Amino acid sequence: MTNAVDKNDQANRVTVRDLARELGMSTSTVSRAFYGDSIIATETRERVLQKATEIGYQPNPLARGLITKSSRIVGLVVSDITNPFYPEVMTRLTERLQAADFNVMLVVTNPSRNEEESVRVLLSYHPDVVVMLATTLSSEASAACRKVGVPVLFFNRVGSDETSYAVTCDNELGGRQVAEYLAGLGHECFGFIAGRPDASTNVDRCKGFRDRLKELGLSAPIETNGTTFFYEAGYESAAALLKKNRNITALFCANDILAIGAMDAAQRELGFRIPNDLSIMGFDDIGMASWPSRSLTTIRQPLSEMIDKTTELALGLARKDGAERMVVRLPGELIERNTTRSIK
Amino acid sequence: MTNAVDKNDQANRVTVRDLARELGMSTSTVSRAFYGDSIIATETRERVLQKATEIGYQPNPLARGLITKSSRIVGLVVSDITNPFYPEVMTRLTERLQAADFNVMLVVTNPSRNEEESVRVLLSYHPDVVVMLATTLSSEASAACRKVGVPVLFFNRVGSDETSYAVTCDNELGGRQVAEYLAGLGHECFGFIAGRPDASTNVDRCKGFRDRLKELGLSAPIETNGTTFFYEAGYESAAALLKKNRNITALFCANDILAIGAMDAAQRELGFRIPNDLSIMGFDDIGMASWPSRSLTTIRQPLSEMIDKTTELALGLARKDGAERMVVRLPGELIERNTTRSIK
DNA sequence: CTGAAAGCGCTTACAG
DNA sequence: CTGAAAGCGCTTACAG
Repeated sequence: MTNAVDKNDQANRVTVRDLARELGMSTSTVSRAFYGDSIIATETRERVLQKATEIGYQPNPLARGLITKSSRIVGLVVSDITNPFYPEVMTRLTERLQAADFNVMLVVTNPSRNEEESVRVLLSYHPDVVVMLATTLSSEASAACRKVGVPVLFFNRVGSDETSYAVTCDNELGGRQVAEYLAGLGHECFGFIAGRPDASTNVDRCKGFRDRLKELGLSAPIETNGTTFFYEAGYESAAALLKKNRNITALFCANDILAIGAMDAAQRELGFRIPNDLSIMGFDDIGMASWPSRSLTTIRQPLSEMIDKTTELALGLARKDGAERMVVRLPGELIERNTTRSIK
Repeated sequence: MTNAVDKNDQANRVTVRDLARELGMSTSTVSRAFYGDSIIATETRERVLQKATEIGYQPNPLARGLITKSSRIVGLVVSDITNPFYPEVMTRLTERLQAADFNVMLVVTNPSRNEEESVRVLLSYHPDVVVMLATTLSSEASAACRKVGVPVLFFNRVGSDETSYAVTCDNELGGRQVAEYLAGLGHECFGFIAGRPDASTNVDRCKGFRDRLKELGLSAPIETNGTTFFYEAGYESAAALLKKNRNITALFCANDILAIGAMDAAQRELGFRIPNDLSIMGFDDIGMASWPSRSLTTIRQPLSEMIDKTTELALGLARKDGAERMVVRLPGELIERNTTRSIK
């Protein structure tokens, strides 16, 4: 007999009505107990909350969202997952958002598939805000969000449009830091291994590097064209570049994965010892960069601060705090390890 | 004037009512057009669907879910994200689910934090099914799901309870394959680097390895205790194990990341050349395993088949196809690379 | 401070 | 095959 009920648990979730009945109150009052700022007697609220946990009541956010127009969902749009930097960002950000009682709806886009389609279904859930973790995402996706009034927050990429928010490492400054450092070690002939050419991270890091070298009166880096941010791309680009330009003594790669690919290429394809025959630097400071077998000199992205800021901004946007469009650029830190050396 | 409307887009999303009015139909009819199996004139359906795309109408899944008790949300619970195997599973699975018009709600649990809390808020969205990607998750989380009638599907882990589903690589068989292969190469003294001792992947891989060695009349592997599946754990366990047991010639590690840590330890802490002084094997076949600098012999998990099966099962469970509890175990494949060699 | 009523955007018996 | 009505689980003016 009790079984009949148990079997149907799904259907029999406890609702406001149940809770109200138990307490002999109206559903209005019960509902109010769950909003910190609503007018209700303290004692009443306590009774409600207490009974709620007792019988396992939890407001249904779907029903709630229908009225309040706030789903407490944040959409997370992700693409380049082969870079270990992103899974880490994803999980840390998700944890923070969860702690603030938001839930993350994950969308994986794929250049080969229809991005807009994915975003369209995300939007049907009316997320309060969407954060884009995808360096390479077309701006149509963010246009679609804006069209239905959902604010967009870019992580590690500056949106091209005028109405979105971004938090990013100061990539251009990072490029400059690299130039400064390598020049300080006495290098004079530089290479740059590019990632995706249309990614703002790639463009900005390269620009800072190039600009600072110029300011220092050094010759411009020899640059590869760049295709992706994958290990394989780093390996192949570096092999080709180094074979053609034997005089390069310092290689800056658009990110750590590329740099690790480049390390392997330099060692295996050209027989270089690192850092004796070649200095290599990356960008990100992913976990692997500090493994003893890599020990990669790199620019560390200020991940914690970036996550903090993103969480803060996302929550603000969800609350519709009408902040102005803003771009937060946080400086990175040069981490010196064992893939670079002075040649003075 | 039009501006006033534009500014409020969020509030003015187009609803069934709008669409019905445009078409001069009832909302009932309009609604029916969106369900393939409902009784409606073909021509009517076409008119509705066409007009819908025209004015940009999309049924609100939140409102829909309130009635149908089906949110088209699948919860994805994730914990060990330092293993590159998981991000890949996550994204591929998410893509497949999206293609089937489901959306993924991501929950990141953390042993140090309250798992149940995270799952509780996930459940408040009434997911149709939750898949657990977390090898290490306590079974309380899945109990919480079952309590509210939400089916649970384990990926790469066999749930301990009687009412859940699982798809996993045949880990025990994998362990046996490793034993068979290493024995065939003439090895006689083995080590095993354990991961999280309570993870079923760890336990099963070790058991298969141990059992098969015994069957072959070889001595039992010398095992480490195991703590986590992190690189650092592999490095330290291997360093300690190899220093104490100089006669070990073949090392099986519970997964690839551990194996890569072990490789680094063997080379740096003991000056071993691999595979000359030591054969090393992992499990998973993550991307990094095929990098030239690693070229790790390993057991490849049948990822595509696992994802296929998981998608299929998840969709079935969401549809409440009353399948029996089932555990799908797919065999892995031994990938021979350059970290193992014959010592005959 | 509390309750009765209306309504969020949808779907689904129930009539016709 | 289509429409009017009720209702999913909640919140929020509006009275009191």
